[in-house]
Amino acid sequence: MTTGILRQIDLDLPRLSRSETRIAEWIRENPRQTVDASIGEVAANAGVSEPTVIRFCRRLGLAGFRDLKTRLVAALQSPENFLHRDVDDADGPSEAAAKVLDGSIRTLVDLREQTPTMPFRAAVETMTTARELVFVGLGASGHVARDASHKFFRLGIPCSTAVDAQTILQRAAIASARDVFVVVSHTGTWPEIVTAMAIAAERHARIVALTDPRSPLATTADLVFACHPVEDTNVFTPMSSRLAQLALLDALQVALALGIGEPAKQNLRASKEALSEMRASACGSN
Amino acid sequence: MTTGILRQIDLDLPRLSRSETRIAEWIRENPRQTVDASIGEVAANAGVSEPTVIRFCRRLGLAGFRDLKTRLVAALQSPENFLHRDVDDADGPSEAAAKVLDGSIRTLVDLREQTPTMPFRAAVETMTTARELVFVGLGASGHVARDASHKFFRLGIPCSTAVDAQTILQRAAIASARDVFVVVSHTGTWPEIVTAMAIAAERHARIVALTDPRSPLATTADLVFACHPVEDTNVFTPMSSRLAQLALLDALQVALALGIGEPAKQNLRASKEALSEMRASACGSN
DNA sequence: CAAGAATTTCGTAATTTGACTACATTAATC
DNA sequence: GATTAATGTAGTCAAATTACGAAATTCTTG
Repeated sequence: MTTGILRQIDLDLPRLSRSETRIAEWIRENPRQTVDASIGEVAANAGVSEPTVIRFCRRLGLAGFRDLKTRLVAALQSPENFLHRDVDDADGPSEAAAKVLDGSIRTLVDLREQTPTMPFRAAVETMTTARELVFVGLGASGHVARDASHKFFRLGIPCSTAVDAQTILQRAAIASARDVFVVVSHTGTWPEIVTAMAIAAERHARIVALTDPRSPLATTADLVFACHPVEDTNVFTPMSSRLAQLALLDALQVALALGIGEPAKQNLRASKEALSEMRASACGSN
Repeated sequence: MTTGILRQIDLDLPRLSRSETRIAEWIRENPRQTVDASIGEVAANAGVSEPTVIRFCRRLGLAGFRDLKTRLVAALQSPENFLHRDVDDADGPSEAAAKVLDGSIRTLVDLREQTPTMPFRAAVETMTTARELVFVGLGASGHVARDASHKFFRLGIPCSTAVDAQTILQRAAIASARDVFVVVSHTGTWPEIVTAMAIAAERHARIVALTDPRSPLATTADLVFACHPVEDTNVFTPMSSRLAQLALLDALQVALALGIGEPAKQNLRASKEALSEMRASACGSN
């Protein structure tokens, strides 16, 4: 199981040209050596020229060779630091719990690394002008969608949720161009959601998706927050993608609040005060 | 609290000269910025000259500035080094999002440190013999309760949710001694929940609470997973306690699965397979 | 199927950035 | 007032990056 840039190299391997593939393979086999090497050394070892190495970096979406080295250091750090040991039958309750939390933390750290490449600015711009935000999700993702709706409405924006196939389809059918659909989907392959979003897209609604970037849903969406599904080898591994989606929506909500500015701030403050007043009187009556 | 080069900087701080201390402090406060900066930028920000920055690196026993950056990247991979910084109006959407994620990671790391003191073993013992698990929560915690129910039922245990005052009270009124109530409550002060759980306790139902240990609810509960509420000084700070509760319930579910053993394993496998078969056929029909 | 146009792929050579060194100067300490 | 440590200035050198052009590949079109 690899993470970070090494995983990305594997994923992008098919798109690379012949020379670039040679570079990818050499780096893949000698990542530690690469960290200490100069462009010249990497180029020589892969049997290509120096600019080709840079082009390779750019094709991966990186700024340059320096950026590659930085990310390699990061990627090589994780396994050591955090030997993601799977839970097994020999674990007691506490050890198992600790391992699960380690995994959850790992998920969020990986996510954090990807934030710079995510379209937060665009999403905020789209959402500030929205007539309504519609949060969509099926099954476990439905809970995330509900939670998100509950979070975003406090900014003073009209929000609704659609967490079953019928509602999703119907809502898509009456979508306006100023509606924004925020779709949470682990794999992005459920046909109900994909077809519903295609309909919404035809009606020029905006679609923001938290899903696998290679999925059909991602193709339909205007903005994609990439959540690569991790292959769960272990039965006990929980769906930590839920946690990532939740955290991501937390982040988006805050970004949106900043984008809206003062009115959102006031609404947030008001809703918090409402809760704490309620609580104060509740305590008194105890 | 910190690890790697950041910790080393802290330790070596007394040995440093005046200019070097300025460098150390700036790097300590802006580690991520340092990673992307050149010597010149660091020197300017710390108000010193470039060679002084290099001498600073050497004094830490490093080869040079490059080495420092490498080690910073490595250190920043470690979750302990994610510090919570408040979001402010000057932040762009991406920076704000990154800060929120940093805070979420911090929350989970703190939570992980507390796991040894939490009653996982007792909770698992109670739950394995349960007739039904009832997940209880109001408002935002209701979403967590729903999610948890959706998670635990896959183990083959009867699960239900109660996320409004009426349902909670009614369920408590008919509780049996073999029911286990899993109560999610941020503050543990809502009177509806506190009184309902008092009733359930009278009927000898077991109560597991994820809440503030000093709250009235915690007093009533048999087992408490302490979730200290963090005072939110900042309007933009999201309720990261939700995330902690969710992660905690993930951990508890896995611990329970281990406690139950083979039958739970089979149920988990079966429910996973059901999903992936559905997905496979869904893909085909696209 | 071949010729040629167009695009992509790749390398050579020049440019620039930025880390690092040598040395001078200032401040601190004895 | 001498000695040592601390810091800065100016220069050097290596290494990343860019500009440009050649080669190879793919795509047309007769």
